Amino acid sequence: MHPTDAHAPAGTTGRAGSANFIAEIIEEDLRTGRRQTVVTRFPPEPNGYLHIGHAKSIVLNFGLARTYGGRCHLRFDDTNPTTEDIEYVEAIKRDVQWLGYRWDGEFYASDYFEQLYDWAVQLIRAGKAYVDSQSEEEIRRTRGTVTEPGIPSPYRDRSVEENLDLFERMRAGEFPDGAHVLRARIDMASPNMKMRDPLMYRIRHAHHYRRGDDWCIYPMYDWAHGQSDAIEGITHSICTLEFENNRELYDWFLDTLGIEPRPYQYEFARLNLDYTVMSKRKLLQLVREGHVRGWDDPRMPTLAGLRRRGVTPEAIRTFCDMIGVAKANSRVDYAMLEYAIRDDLNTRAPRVLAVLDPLRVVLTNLPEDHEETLEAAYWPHDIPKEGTRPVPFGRTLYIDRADFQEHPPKGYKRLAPGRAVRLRHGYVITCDEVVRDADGRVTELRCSVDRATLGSNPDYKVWGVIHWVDAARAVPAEVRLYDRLFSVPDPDDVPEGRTFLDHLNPDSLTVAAGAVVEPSLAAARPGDRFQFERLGYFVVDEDSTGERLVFNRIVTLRDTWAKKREDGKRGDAPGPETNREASAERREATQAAGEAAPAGTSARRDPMADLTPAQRARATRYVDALGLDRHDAALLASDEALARLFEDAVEAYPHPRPVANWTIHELLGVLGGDRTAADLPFDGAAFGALVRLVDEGTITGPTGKQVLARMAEHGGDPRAIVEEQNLRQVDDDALLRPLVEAAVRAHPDKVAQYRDGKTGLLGFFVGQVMRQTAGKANPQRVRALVLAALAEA
RNA sequence: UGCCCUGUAGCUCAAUUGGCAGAGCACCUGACUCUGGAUCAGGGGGUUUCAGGUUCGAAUCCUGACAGGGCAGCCA
Repeated sequence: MHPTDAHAPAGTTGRAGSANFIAEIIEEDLRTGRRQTVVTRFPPEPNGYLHIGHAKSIVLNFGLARTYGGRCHLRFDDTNPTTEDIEYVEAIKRDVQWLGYRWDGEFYASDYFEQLYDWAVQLIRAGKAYVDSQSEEEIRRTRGTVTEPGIPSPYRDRSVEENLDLFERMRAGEFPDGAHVLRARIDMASPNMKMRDPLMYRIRHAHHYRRGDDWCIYPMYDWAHGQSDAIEGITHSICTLEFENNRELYDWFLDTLGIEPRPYQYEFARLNLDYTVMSKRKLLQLVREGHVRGWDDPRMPTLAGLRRRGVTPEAIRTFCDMIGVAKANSRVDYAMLEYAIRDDLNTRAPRVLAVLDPLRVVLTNLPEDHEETLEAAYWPHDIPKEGTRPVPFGRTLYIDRADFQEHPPKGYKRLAPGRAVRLRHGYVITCDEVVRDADGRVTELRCSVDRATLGSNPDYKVWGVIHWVDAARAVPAEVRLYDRLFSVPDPDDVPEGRTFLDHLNPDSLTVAAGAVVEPSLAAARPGDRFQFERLGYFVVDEDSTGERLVFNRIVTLRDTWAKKREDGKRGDAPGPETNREASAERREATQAAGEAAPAGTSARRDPMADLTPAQRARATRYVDALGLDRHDAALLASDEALARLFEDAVEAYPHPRPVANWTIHELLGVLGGDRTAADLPFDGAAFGALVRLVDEGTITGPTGKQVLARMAEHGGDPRAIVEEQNLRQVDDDALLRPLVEAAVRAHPDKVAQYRDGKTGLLGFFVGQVMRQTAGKANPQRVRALVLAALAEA
């Protein structure tokens, strides 16, 4: 899938574990046979250009398919004729290819309109969808709010025949836009707004860029997407976090249609990058309002922009692998992207000399007509590549103005009056005289060159190395220097009444119009990348003409000197100390907030406050008669099925405290939210028996959990399971001691660390033995034995 | 305010599913250097949001609080 194999599969890490939670799910699906293959898809809507956030999704989807030997489709989610265009389809295809991926099939949601229509009819016949004739306004109003349920439409109970007839006529074009919609018939009171009878079709008498005027009803995203996935045999449908609430609807459509096998949706956090915006709407606005030169402006986070900026697809892929895939909203440090870019370019961009802001240097001890050709290596010593080019050297040179300071600050390692520096690939020169114009501006430096310093150092101090270009044969060039488009890390974070545009960085583009480059660059072609030594990486822009070379700065070199100066200027630099203070402060602040609450209402509120009278009576009985803690009592009493199971368990094993503990801390854990105690394939008596086994020491706690997990799965009697599988606790020291000693012997390094005070290692050794006995060893005994063994060894 | 999701180093993520809290980036120091680059060696940085609980043992399980994000388009 990748042209180069240097790129590791999506998020491959050094460790044995999976790269990310989605890869983990896929591996599990493959391992259990739930799935035999992996089919993913990248589903852009052709209404804008792809940006680096999409790159994350592309790398993920294509990478997963590649890693697990599956396929990845490119599917255009083109269900909205009013915003989509063929221009975008082509741009998207170009960008995906440029990134280095080839799709296993090109698909369009608009090709599925017939099938989608048939399925909609199926839902209508099943009474699961209806034509609503309310106005847009009415529909919005009756949807309710996040805190109030919606109101059913008066058209909700139309007959199947009427719905069928209306829907058919909607398709036939009998109605104007907005006259009717088709809605799924689900639940207007659902706490999930997405489930309140969502729209499936709207009427739009609009020309579709692919289907022309074939249709005047168009499917909504939720209706089209999952079914498109199903049609293509997608196994894992990966999207971003804002679709989490849509998953319930995704599932509902597929399940009520009865499509099998069906795809499943998983969500990950979209990429946010410091100092830029990532929404298509905002990028479009930047282009339309002329804040940038176009979709491919090198300051744009679009793939087209990054490409024109000179960033390589390899760097973007590396970056995407670096940032990982998770579910926490986050924003990535710009330095991470820069690192990926430099890391890639370091080994592929030849080094050349260029001067952005020329300052003339005359070498006074050379004859007027001096001409010489130096041989300069394209690559530094640590890059295993060969190649040199001739570099002319004469009496007059240009150096960068920034490389000379009349009053050099401490630590400055470049040219200054009386100081000597080396010209990269050339001689050492010493500054003898500074020439200025009437305004006092430095116009020229008069220096002397030491002809004995070509391959060797003189016996006087050389302060540094600077880049230069021979004036006589310099090639003029325009160099565009790009900086972050916005001046703050999160441009979307704006105060009332302002917009992200207020954060535009006015200096995001500066042009060095009078730059000069060495003559070897005269033949450079658009797309060629170079490192201008000491300045950064640059690419020849397509604006270059035969007369005039134009370069874009891709990224600067890492510059520790500039960084130091920057910090110095800020005075008290925010070192690690202040960072620590800041986080400590934040911690205290939240803590204070947390502590302030109980004084008011919530935290110190009586745990029984929310219970019904009947529940409260039960909870009180648990406290009074069984001696339970109020919190525990309230928790048990609040759930009918749980309370019944608990009481039955206490009947079987009349020790309320441990039974309550196991009910709350272990049973609730295996139930995990959607199941209730009533769904369990075992009763309270069996559960009580299990608690007895643990409490009386027949089996260990960890074993108890294993048995519980098994019971939750298949039911059964705990005593029988224990006997069948021989799970009794092992607390015979004679059996345990050899295991403990073996564990200690096997890890002499850990023993040493333990001695040095790393006491957490005690758990490591206990864990070793516990694992070896599959959890059957008595942990207290093991612990004691480990302690003894460690003391001896 | 209802529902859903998420809180681990400055940033992005790991942690063999209850047993050593780690990596990359960033930062600092040193070495090397004809790029203030690269490379190499080392270093600092953590109350795993907080408070309780269960457990021999909790980042991981339970309860509660707090913080951030998402959902009320005939957009996707």
